[in-house]
Amino acid sequence: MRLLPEPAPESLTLPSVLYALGDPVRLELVQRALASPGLTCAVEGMDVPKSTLTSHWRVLREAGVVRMAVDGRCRRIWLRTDELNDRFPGLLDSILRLSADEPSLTWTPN
Amino acid sequence: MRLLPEPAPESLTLPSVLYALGDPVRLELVQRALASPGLTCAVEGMDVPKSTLTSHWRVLREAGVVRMAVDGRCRRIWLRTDELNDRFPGLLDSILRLSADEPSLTWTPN
DNA sequence: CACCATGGTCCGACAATCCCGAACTATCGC
DNA sequence: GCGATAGTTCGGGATTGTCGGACCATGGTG
Repeated sequence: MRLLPEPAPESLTLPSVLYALGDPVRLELVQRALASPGLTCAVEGMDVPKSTLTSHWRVLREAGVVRMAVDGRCRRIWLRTDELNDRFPGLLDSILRLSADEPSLTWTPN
Repeated sequence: MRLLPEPAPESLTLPSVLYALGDPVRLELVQRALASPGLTCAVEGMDVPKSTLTSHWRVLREAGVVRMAVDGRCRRIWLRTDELNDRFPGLLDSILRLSADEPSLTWTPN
């Protein structure tokens, strides 16, 4: 289960994390990662092409929001909850709690 | 003191707010708006051209983060703290508290 | 092993967006 | 009116985002 490269906790920055979460598709992905730890890249019920998903997950990984590991031909994905809570206490909680009752995908980025 | 157009509180969306805050320059602007309610567009000590500032403030306004009003030849700017707290309880607080001790402008957007 | 199916990534092209200088507008003070 | 000040608008070059299709790696099957 080789880990894909990810930023160290102390090198996470607030703007990059907010930027990563500031997209309806990625916010939805994060929701799913929260609901199903260890989930795989492909998600159901989202009309988003594969290659677009890849780049969204990459943004989340490079911002330090999720961790990805190669597992066979899949990538397993987890929220980096502990590191995020440690670095930005309260942030993830408040965002996830709020986005939980948001109707997702209602805001199209420009 | 004519108000510039701004979204109604109930039409604010989480991704658009996070997107607006997910840029180091805008996060810094929000910090300043918090520190100096009613401040004007031009900010000191930031090496950002006027026209770029205009568009950053507009992003913040259109996301519902700040309110702007025409006051003579200036625009006065306030954080929409109450509306944001009402719509997204805890969010603004945690972001502002965290960004307060962040070294700003260290993250360049991609 | 050969072969195929599957889960993702990479690449390239087009579209959308961002940045910022220069020109412009509106307002204030004299 | 005139000049100065505070911002906006416009346009173009650079950057970024989207996504189809080709590609790669792995696992399963015969």
